[in-house]
Amino acid sequence: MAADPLSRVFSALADPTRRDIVARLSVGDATVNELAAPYDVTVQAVSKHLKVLEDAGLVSRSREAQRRPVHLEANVFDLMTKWIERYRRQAEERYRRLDDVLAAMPDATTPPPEGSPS
Amino acid sequence: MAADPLSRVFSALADPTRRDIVARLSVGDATVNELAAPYDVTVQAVSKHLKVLEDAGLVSRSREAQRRPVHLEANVFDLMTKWIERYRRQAEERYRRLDDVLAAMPDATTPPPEGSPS
DNA sequence: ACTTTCTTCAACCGAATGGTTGACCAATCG
DNA sequence: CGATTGGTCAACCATTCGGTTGAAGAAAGT
Repeated sequence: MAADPLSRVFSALADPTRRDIVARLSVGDATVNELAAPYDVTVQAVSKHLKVLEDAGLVSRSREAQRRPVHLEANVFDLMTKWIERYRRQAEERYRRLDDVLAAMPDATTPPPEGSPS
Repeated sequence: MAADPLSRVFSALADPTRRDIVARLSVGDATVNELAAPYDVTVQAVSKHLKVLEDAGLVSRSREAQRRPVHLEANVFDLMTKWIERYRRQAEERYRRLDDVLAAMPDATTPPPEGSPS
């Protein structure tokens, strides 16, 4: 399993079945059997998927009689959005600066790509 | 390789080295050798990482003499943020409704967690 | 033309992943 | 108690993944 939390979250959501499970849990809690019903895989496979989601902190399981209702832990999403936003913003900022440079360029419609030889 | 774009993007970012590469590219374009320098893995390994990022649409390679400058394609992030936001919002909305229900509960300051024995 | 530099392709290896089947635990119902 | 229901654990299998080494491509430099 991945060591860092961010890798675990990204990795957990890299599987379409797991994303689907998250989508369904966003509507409301559900048991393993309920979650497994729509798919043509065994309940054990879904249980494994849930373990991956749980290890990523995306999901928690409580106990209620012999059922184990699964609950979506949506706050972990912030970990990702923060990371994404950071670099997206940085890339956009860089893009903006590049535009400024291009706009400030007096002539040279085709700007020299490397160290410009004076 | 994963079929759907969303899986590819999540999967690509599930690796810390690849996230690091994205972070460095957000500052500016770089060649494979430059990107490989900080790590103690071979250049080929980094080239593979870049292929994964490219297949996910996160990165593009152009040609410039014998160098292949790598460029960050930040707009693909939107794919993820849209997915995340959708379900986070839904989960929060559900949470809010639950709060309303609890608030509307007339008595029972400590709501019985299970079947309430009258 | 030969060499050097930057990069990728191909084959291989060990570890992790997603799936299976079969046995097992835990709690409720008869 | 015994049987049933809901869920997990364990072992196994095929595939994928991240890494290696070695060879090959492609563009410049000499």
